[in-house]
Amino acid sequence: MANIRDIAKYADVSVTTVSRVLNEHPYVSKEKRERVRRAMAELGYLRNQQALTLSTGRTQRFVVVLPYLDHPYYGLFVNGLAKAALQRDYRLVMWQTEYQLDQERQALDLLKHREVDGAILLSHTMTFDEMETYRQFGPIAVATVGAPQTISSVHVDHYTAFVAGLRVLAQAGYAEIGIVLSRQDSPSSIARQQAYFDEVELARERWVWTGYLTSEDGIGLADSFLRQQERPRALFFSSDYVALGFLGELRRRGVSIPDEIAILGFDGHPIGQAFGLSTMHSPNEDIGRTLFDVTFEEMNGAASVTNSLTVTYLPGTTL
Amino acid sequence: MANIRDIAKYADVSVTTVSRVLNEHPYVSKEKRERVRRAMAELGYLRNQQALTLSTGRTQRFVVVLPYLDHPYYGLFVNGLAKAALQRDYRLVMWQTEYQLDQERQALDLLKHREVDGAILLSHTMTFDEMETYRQFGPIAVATVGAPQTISSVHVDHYTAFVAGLRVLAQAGYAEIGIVLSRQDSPSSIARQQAYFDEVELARERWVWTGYLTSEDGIGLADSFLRQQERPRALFFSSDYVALGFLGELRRRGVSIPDEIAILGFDGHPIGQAFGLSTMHSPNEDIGRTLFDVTFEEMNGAASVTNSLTVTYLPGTTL
DNA sequence: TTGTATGCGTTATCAT
DNA sequence: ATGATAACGCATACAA
Repeated sequence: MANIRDIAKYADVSVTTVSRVLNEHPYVSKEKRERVRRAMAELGYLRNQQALTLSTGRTQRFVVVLPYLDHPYYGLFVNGLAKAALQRDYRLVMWQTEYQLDQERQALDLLKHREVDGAILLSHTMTFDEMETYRQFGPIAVATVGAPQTISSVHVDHYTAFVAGLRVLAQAGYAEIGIVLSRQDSPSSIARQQAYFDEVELARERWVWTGYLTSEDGIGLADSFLRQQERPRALFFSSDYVALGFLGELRRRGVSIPDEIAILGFDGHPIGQAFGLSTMHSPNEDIGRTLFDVTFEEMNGAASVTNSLTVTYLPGTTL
Repeated sequence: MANIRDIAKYADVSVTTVSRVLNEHPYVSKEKRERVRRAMAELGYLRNQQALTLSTGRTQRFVVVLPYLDHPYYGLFVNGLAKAALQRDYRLVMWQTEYQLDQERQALDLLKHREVDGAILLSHTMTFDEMETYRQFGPIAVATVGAPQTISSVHVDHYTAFVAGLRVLAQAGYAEIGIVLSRQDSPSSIARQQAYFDEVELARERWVWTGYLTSEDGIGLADSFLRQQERPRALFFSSDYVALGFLGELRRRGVSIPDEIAILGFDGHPIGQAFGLSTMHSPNEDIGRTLFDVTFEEMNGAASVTNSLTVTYLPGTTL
């Protein structure tokens, strides 16, 4: 485990010279550079990243916070993040919160303790006020709407996006519309409900389903939905996966789609295509990539930014 | 950004004493302990993890290597890993290889440069011989079969697992069986083909489809499959997602399942349920958890181990 | 062009 | 019970 000092001794130069060769600085004679190179090769030198990190104060790492690592909803975000990180020679420390506030805090504590250079939150339970108390320890970026000045944000505005989806449904001739959302009180769910009641004339409280996160939840919804007396003619889901679970279960029971019930998803996840799911496509991979870039640049002194992206309709056969 | 020396000065003790308080060592008088505690509170002390890491030589991090972060196949593995890591206060650095050998090498270079304590490979292109050259830098664990003594392995033996699936098909009365695999030359694909030709009497070269990774690939298969003259009566997929894409597309085209073609998946991914997919369930979350534990313990001096888990049939309506 | 000395923040060793 | 000091492995200001 040769270190920089061993190399210096072996090559009969100073550690500074070795460091210069290592970092490709100018002002090193060709001959010494060669000697150092040879010494490194012969002693099997490997630079110790931790020492570098302590010395420079940079970790080359960001922490990425999300509820579940295996939830398909976050897949494309993470993919975009990973691609951008690779380009900059950065590492991603993934942190799964399971929607626990204290897990979010632990993740941001990495920032405090200089274990990472920045934090990217794809979802959060914490208030922005609390989040701002961490801001002094490094750049923070979120994929949600409503962030304050100091915190960067790259997101789809779920109010606008939901309005867009509801209009697609209206233009397709559906007036009685229900919506299926994830967590009840999340900011995005609140925005979506707001859009629903603002936009849909026949909107009804009992046509709002909340607490649907997974495809299993979608399967479960089928039952209670079919039992309901007065049903909407179309359902707008906030997630393709929930929509797919619902769609699969309904088809299995022989319910005709969209004749008996129309379905619109949200995400544009590839698997939806196989089943002809009509959906609103959200540019999640772009968001991931941009989130990384924004955080990276903020670390280098740039100001925080807010970046709002839009969704587009991806036709299928379920409307 | 107060450090341990500032605290020492403020509390009028030595840095050693501060360090002792920090690490809850004995032999510190109650009074000094109190003074140090107060100093830390008043100066807002935060321990610098990088310095600790350089000093102790432990990073508290493992790198997790996999082809795609957003591929649902790896979701449950990663979930198990994350849960185990949380318990031990470890971080996971995720590394996406996109099946590039040089990306695998970069990931293992983290081990060389002391950026992580160990490496967990959910998939790999590299030979075990090359992998062993990294072993001296830290524990390595893989989720694949065939690892040498020095490298830990927690896996499903895909030969045995495939035989099990083929027998399920046989017992359900299917004799003409085809298989749909992922990458052509991966060790698991080779094992699966071996199982197929060993176990199925009517096995045929042209009933082996390779290169199918995603649900889109499954959709794409439908077309070429239906065009084929002589078709098998059942298809065994090495991935639920490919199976689902195929299933969805066939149903969309009005093909009756399992009457015209029976389908058996592999994984037991929750979304499969919604569409009644019959599948072989693989204990991937357990594997993830165990992979972490094994790596962790090996780091603490334990020997490398090999752990083979089995799959079980999860009935659906597609057989 | 090169080298000396110091700092980064912690833990570990060895006295006392 | 407490403290002075070395060690971890690098980068860098400053001097020459």
